[in-house]
Amino acid sequence: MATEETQQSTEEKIKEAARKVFTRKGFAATRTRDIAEESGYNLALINYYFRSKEKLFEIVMFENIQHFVKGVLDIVTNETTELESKIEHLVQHYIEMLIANPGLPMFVLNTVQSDPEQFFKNTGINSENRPLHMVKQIRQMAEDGKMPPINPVHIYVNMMSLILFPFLGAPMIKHKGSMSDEQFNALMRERIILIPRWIKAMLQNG
Amino acid sequence: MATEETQQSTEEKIKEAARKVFTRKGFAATRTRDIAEESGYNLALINYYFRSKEKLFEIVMFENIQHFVKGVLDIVTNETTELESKIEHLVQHYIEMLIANPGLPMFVLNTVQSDPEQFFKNTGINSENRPLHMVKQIRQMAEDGKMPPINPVHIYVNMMSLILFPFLGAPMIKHKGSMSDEQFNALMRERIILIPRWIKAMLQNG
DNA sequence: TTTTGATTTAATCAAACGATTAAAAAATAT
DNA sequence: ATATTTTTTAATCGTTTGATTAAATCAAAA
Repeated sequence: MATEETQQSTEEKIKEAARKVFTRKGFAATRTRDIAEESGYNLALINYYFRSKEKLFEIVMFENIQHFVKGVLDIVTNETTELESKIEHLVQHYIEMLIANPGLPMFVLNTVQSDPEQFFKNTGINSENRPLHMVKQIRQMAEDGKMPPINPVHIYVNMMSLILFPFLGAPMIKHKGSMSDEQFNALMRERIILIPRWIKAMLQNG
Repeated sequence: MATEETQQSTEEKIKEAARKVFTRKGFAATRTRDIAEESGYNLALINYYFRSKEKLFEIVMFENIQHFVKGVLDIVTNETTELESKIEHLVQHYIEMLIANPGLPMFVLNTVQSDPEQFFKNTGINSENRPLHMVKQIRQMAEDGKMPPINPVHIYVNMMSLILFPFLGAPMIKHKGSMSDEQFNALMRERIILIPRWIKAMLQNG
């Protein structure tokens, strides 16, 4: 049986091409022929490895989601670290990952929007039942009166907003500020230090 | 000539149906037959009024963008109001508008991503040449040392992040918090008062 | 009533697209 | 060298989909 490695390699190449095109254009606008072209292989081979466009998409989607939440859980569930440290790690991890995969947030949002039930089913987001220590910590702060009397959900939402939105609005931000990709990435890296400060300011002064 | 009002009315109904479906499923995943069904009219009539799917989409897109930036410019360019007041007005205006049109941000982002040049061309975003007084005001604060020495762009990005992202992530937020639409909207309304506070905290303590 | 325009019905076209197939060719292993 | 597996080529099928057409129906105006 020829080339176990080569088999995996081309399969992986096709998946990688599919990931690129799906992420850029979405499921409906992506033609299997686009994936073939992007991968360098031809149309027939794509159905040789994956049975259909849907199957291929599901695989790519699943891996994208895994990638999107991977690492985050390790940080958020850690029972030993301080809240402040968790926030710093989370921001750093997320922003570095997003600079490497700028299209990921848009892909995830579009996927969950186009079919929410399927999304929450296919992705083991709920099956991960490790207790979210970070949630406890923020709730504790609220109970101790160490933060403004607001719904703690706002804090998570704000963290996600400040981290994720710039990558969703990247085309507009770049255009308005006439930024190159490098300048944009530099701006995002600045936020690794700034966002934790902002969150802290919210918790104290908000 | 029969029913000038009815003519405009059905044309408007079709556009409204198109807006709904395009906003929910995006351009590629939307079939003209879907629009027909949603509008209550039939397929032939859609091409009777609008020549093609593309034309209809361009009209809807243009109106959506107009709606998205309408009102904002009036606030941002106002030469008489204080910065603090501008922020409060902007947040209030945006959140109320987004509660009424929750799908708008996703539509805009997808549109600009799928064809950035076309987007910035078709939408008169640049042609609006009224000086952005708000930008001046923030730049002034930075020059006067009244805010932390950071790139003022972060401030706009943060405002937009805190306002827009929750509507982009609405399906996830609702799902994670098991919220109804009403509960979600209530949470968003809380942010009308909170976001200006948070921004102020950033400007002082960040 | 007649006329005119709006809307429906039904059928059809052409192109795009996902999918499949068989056979040839290329690459790799034995 | 032979066998086996991978990849290409090329053709084709069936369906979906955007678009168009002609004729029928309906509503309202003149």
